[in-house]
Amino acid sequence: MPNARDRVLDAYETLLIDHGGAAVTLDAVAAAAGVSKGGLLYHFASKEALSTGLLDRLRDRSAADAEAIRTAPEGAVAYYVRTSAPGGAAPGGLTRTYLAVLRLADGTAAGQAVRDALAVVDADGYAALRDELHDPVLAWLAQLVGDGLYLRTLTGTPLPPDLGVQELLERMRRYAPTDPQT
Amino acid sequence: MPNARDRVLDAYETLLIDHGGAAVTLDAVAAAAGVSKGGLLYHFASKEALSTGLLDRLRDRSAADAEAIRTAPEGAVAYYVRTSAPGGAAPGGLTRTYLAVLRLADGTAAGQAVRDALAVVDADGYAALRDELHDPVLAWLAQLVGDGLYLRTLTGTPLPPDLGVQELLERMRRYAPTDPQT
DNA sequence: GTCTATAGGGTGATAGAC
DNA sequence: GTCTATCACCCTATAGAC
Repeated sequence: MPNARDRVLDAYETLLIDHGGAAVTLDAVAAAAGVSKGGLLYHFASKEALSTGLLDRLRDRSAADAEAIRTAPEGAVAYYVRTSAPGGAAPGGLTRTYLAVLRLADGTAAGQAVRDALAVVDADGYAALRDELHDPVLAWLAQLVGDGLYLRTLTGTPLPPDLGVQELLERMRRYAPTDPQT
Repeated sequence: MPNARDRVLDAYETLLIDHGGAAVTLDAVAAAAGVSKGGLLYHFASKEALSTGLLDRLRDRSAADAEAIRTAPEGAVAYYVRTSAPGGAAPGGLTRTYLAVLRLADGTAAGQAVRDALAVVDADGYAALRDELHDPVLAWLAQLVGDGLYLRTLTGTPLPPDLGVQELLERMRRYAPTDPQT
């Protein structure tokens, strides 16, 4: 069983994804994590500290995921697109934390820290894709396709029955043969 | 000056985008719309009625935007990608309403109506793009690139200084020459 | 049609026991 | 380290005046 702090962050993530930012109360997070409200506030002194803790986790996981993109046996693009698509989010992986943090983004001053953290994830992913593709525009296109699937994951829209990630990757490979080596 | 009902929906949209779903209270919406709380509740009997009203507006604007995609002089793909990118959201257009509605999406039963409405927008856009491109996978790729830019718009991440929508469209045209006419 | 006043319930955070 | 009890605040929605 993970320590209490990680259990709290896991519960916070799950509540953000399943019930939305508005429904996330300290009571609900504490109950889902299996601690009392007082116990929760021992680990995170305020609701803002809770979101700051999630942003720290996001940055850690983004760095780890950038490494995973670079070393994926299936190739960087295939890994990025697959993990962005609905159903591709692994527990403990970046995607799940990212989806949770997206629910915190707004135009307020507090939201600025959230948007900064999301920008770091964006830059990490782009850099990892460009390392394999050696082509800035192509790397950006690949990232945007993945991000488009991310938006679908966020809204819960399933993939069309006749079109899947495989068709997408095949076509992308056709347009851009692997690794044009500068 | 638009009627009170539309002013309320405009204010609701703006608050959702600028301050997030959590900060949207009936008081705040009423104040931003220039009516009293009682006046607001005359037009929308509850907070749920307010979100239902925004979903109706989303569906109306999605149908209008699908027509705009089909008749855009710059071409369907260029129009879709341009209006999805940060800064491309026109006041009174689909994109702004879409961004607002995204803030309402969650996994709850109430969120199901939101996700259904977003799925309709997705289907409308895809159909309009496919009408021009005559190629399901290519149409989907173009939509996903636009949706990736949408995600950037949502998170407030600006476009990279050295890469812009123009570069993106040029490359996409190179990969897929316009209108392969069945 | 639009407003004020108010009821009733839930929320973040603190104090202090164990 | 974790808990219970409690406070002050804010929110939605209703009732009813104008």
